[in-house]
Amino acid sequence: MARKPAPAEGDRRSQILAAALEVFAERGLEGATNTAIAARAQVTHGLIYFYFPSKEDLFCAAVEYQADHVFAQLDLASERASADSPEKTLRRIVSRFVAVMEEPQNVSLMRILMREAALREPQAGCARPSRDYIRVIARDLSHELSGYLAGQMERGTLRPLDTTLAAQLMTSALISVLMRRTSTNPSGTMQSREELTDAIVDLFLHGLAPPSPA
Amino acid sequence: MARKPAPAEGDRRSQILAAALEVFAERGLEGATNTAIAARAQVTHGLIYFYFPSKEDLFCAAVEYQADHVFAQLDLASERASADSPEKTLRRIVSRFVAVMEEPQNVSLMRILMREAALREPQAGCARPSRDYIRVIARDLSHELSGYLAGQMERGTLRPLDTTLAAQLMTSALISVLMRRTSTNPSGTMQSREELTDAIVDLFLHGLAPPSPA
Amino acid sequence: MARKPAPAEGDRRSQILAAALEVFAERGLEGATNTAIAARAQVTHGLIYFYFPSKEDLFCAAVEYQADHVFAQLDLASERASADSPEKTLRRIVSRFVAVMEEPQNVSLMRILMREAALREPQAGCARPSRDYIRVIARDLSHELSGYLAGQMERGTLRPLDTTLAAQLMTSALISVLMRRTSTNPSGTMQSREELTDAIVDLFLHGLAPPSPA
Amino acid sequence: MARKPAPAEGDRRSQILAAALEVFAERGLEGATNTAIAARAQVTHGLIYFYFPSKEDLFCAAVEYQADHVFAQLDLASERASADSPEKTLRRIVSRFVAVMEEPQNVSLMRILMREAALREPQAGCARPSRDYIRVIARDLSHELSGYLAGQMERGTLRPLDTTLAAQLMTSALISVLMRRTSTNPSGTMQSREELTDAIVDLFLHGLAPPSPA
DNA sequence: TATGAATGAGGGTTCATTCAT
DNA sequence: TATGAATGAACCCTCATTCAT
Repeated sequence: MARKPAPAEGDRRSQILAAALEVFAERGLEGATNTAIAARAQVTHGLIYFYFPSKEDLFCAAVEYQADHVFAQLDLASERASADSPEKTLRRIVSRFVAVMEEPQNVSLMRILMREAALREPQAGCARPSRDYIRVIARDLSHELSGYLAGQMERGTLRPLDTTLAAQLMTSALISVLMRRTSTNPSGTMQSREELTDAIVDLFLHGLAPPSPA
Repeated sequence: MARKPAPAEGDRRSQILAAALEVFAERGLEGATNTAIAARAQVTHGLIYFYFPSKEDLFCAAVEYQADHVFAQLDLASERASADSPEKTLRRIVSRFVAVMEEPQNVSLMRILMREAALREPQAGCARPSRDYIRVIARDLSHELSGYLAGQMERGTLRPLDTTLAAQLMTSALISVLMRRTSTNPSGTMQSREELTDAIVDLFLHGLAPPSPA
Repeated sequence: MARKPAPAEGDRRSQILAAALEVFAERGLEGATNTAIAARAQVTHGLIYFYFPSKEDLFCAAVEYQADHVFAQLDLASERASADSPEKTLRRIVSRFVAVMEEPQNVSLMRILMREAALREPQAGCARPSRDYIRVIARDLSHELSGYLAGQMERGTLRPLDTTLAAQLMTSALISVLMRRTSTNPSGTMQSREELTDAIVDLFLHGLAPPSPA
Repeated sequence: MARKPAPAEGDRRSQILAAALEVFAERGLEGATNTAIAARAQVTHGLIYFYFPSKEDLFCAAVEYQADHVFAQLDLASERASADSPEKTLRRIVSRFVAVMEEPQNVSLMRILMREAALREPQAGCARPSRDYIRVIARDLSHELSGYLAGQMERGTLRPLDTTLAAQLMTSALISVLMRRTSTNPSGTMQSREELTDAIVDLFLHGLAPPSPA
């Protein structure tokens, strides 16, 4: 019957993935309907099942797809062996993170990850396949950071401390704050990326206390 | 068809509230079904509507109920005017927070708050009444903390910095880490409350960097 | 609907019956809830089952109760043997009917009867016990009238015609018009009982056509 | 789970409309269940919501659809300016009405209209959208008739009288009698259309009384 | 008598999923 | 590839009914 021959805006699969990411971020896995996603992608809902076996698969695919982008953009692995001072490296990491979170699609991804991470661990028997997958992704971020911190600590450029804990604290703090960056400042008075990066790095590096007068 | 009048295990309303908090934390507002909540509360699903006008009202009631507990236990307001050193006060706050997060119901509450906080800001017209309510609660935590930090900064006991940012970072970091405390360490090797408090306060106060050599 | 502030504890059964008649007239058998009826009767809904075995029994009881009143007020039987002229007798009957329909409870009854009469005959197997009962009552009115007409026809004081048909036409016309009497005239300009009676009797007796110029 | 695409017996939407009209006539808006309607239409209940947004919309759609048919068949408007004698015109109108009411679907429509007309006027705030709509349709019939009567009266071909009242009486009388025509005569002894029309027109035109002796 | 907590069948509605076209 | 009609399980919710008190 009627078929649109020219998918002018990139292939349909990608359109669906992008739309899914948005809608899942707005309404959650259960709250998002296939029809809403299809509408956002300017596609009929039946087509989703041509490209994805199920809604949950679409969810995972959308998350995975965007997560790959984010990881590539952050490129945390390359910083592990950085010879720069922790301050410089940390600045670079945080700055990149801030930049990443200025792209709406990445914010959508983070919203999804946060929401999934906040679910209680499933009791045996009521687990959803997608959930665990998501958790893994969410944790990868802090694992990478933890690895870097551990490396620096060994070299003595950082104080000795629980790197896992520190990485977790930093990761979730970063995500939470950046997730809300665009939405909370109604007028265009958003902090510049530089300022924000400086403030965060400063806090992470030196904490709240005034320099000890030693 | 009106069997158990009051099974002595606390009134039914409370049973339902407690069950709802659990199930909502496990599956989210949309994912949780009334039947699941009722089953957890050992009650028939019809009874929910005797005590609450709708699922969303139950959701709000459960959150509010537990939020009151948490705020009372944290008692952040009383610390605002504390004359103790920031280190002492912060230790007290964090320690209390850790204690609070050892009660499963409070963890459930935090999971719910985190999930709601991760939703995209509602577009005009498609807002759910419960959502905004939840957001308010979630933000109160960091507002309280922000107030305390500002007070200390004025007295010069803390370095000058963006207190709102700091409070947000600390709050979300605390919640995220503590939320996962029981679940990630499967064996009984959970850090003691003291140790964890110490580590967190140390990080918040002094950051990652080694003390600057004056 | 303001009942007398009289003995709020006039027997409960009657209170319930009166309330039921009102609510059934407003919302129909299915639309009316026991709770709404109980509220109108200022009674708890559980009490209904002390006086009536089921909702449907209450429905029947309410209809029967009020139908008895109406039949007594109309007293059609006594007119069957009336020696007065048809005009006089018919005037009396219609006038009484108009008077009857000025009492809200009787209007409620008529609404209920009309609604039930308008239902399609039940297919075998899906009959509701109450329905048939109601039909019988509804038909009694026109049966009585039909009897009177037949009597007059025999005496030659009325033209020979299908009395059953005439009685049906008159009854339903009367009910329909009177049922809407109070509600359709928004301002207080309701026709007086006399005028209305005259107009109706005139139409029933002489029809639309101008007097034949014989 | 997408079996029958189009079983050739008219499109599904029409099947549902027809079934809805029947079931609504049999049980009323509240009494009719979607499942019953779907079963009658030989369709699964979910499909109703593909074609209609809600049960109430289906109700309205079914009534409107059939009402259009009836109004077209009656074609009262064209009689308003008829130059024929009132007797002839009235005969035509009544005859057409009798014919209309020989089609079961039209009887169903009338049952529905009657039921709705018998509801108490809605209190402010608790009105159902469908109700008012139905009332309008129900009243249109007598409005049309009233218009015709007024026209004739001006020409002097009818006696001067309250045309609104007369139209109401005639309309409801006609509907009530015809509504019960098929059901009350179980055996095949139903009056012929001619006879019935004659009897009704005669009654409407000349009333019960014998011709006045000049 | 009277209350109201409790039950459970069943209602309207949504929506993931399928499949003929 | 693409559509959208069709299905059916499961959802939220209502409410007649029961019964301990």
